[in-house]
Amino acid sequence: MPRDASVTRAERDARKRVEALGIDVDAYAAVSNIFRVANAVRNYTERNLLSEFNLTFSGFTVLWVLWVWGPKESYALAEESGISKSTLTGVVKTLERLGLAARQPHASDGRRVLVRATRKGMAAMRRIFPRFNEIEALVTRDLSSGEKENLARTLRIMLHSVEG
Amino acid sequence: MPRDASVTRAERDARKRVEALGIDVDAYAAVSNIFRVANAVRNYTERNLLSEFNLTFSGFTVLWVLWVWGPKESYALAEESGISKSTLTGVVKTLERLGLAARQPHASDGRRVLVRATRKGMAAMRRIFPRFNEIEALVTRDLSSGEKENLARTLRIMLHSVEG
DNA sequence: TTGAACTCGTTGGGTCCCGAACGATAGGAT
DNA sequence: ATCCTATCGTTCGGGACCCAACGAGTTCAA
Repeated sequence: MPRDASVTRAERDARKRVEALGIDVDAYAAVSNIFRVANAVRNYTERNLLSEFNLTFSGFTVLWVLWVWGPKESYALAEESGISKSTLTGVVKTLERLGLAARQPHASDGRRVLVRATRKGMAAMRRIFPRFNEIEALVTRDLSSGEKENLARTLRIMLHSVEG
Repeated sequence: MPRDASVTRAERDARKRVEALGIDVDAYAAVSNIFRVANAVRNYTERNLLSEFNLTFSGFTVLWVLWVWGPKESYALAEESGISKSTLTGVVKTLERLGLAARQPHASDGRRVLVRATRKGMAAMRRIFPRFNEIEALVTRDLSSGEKENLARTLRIMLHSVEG
């Protein structure tokens, strides 16, 4: 299967429209394609994998963090999952309803809450993650190993620029 | 300013946790960083630009499509904006309330609706887009021109793999 | 020409998402 | 002991988001 990296029709039209404005077209092309790919992969994963477990992508992300890092306090869990703490409250509520996560009060500080994955949650992640990685492999199947590494490296540089 | 492409702590921890499972780590690193960057740029843009116009990122995206392509039918507009048609109904409703977009019935087919940007919507985009492009330039400021082109090309290949 | 099959956009139900405001707790200062 | 302030997690209000189901409109064959 030949690799297709042709510029999409949408990109061509957009360029024509904005070229008159003195726009940085390279930056536009790079960033807009990041959004496109992120959306596509998210939707694909929700439809073809997470729906089997009644999980949304956010629920999956939070549970994944708990699986990798072990029990975490709410603020840190939200931070690591890339969502606000108010959103986290709802997501954890959903995970609790599914029996995949549980809340426990902090030993000494009455304000804090520790969130952990349940045994069932851990078992679910052990089944889900390899299949999620299959999707990651699928969407990068036409990239060489060097291209994948380059991509990750480039994105880390961008992350540093926007979060700094 | 030196470029920082170091692997984050989160990535290191995640690798340790999943390496035993025979995972494709390159694919994981590439895809997970796409999500990270997309989230970061989206949030940054909403906070530092779109909030001035009472626009969400979705509203901005839809209005942008209308600005570039001209009036479009709902289904095509949703497709191009990367959201479902039911979501589009709500987003367009919000844009109408802001006076930035308008609906008009199709000339011959009573089922269809044509959505267009209003004069005010067009004017808003002329002000917003250059500033959005500044953000795109900001987040790619530490990449060379060749790296930006490579990034876009690589992402187009991925898009083809996941959408094919 | 009437009715079945299809195609649009919308609605309904549930979750996610954020910022702002809130209540409870903690911890230091007086 | 009692403030004062800071820090937690939650709630609230409004919007975004999806899927499934719906209703209005179109098309075409019997």
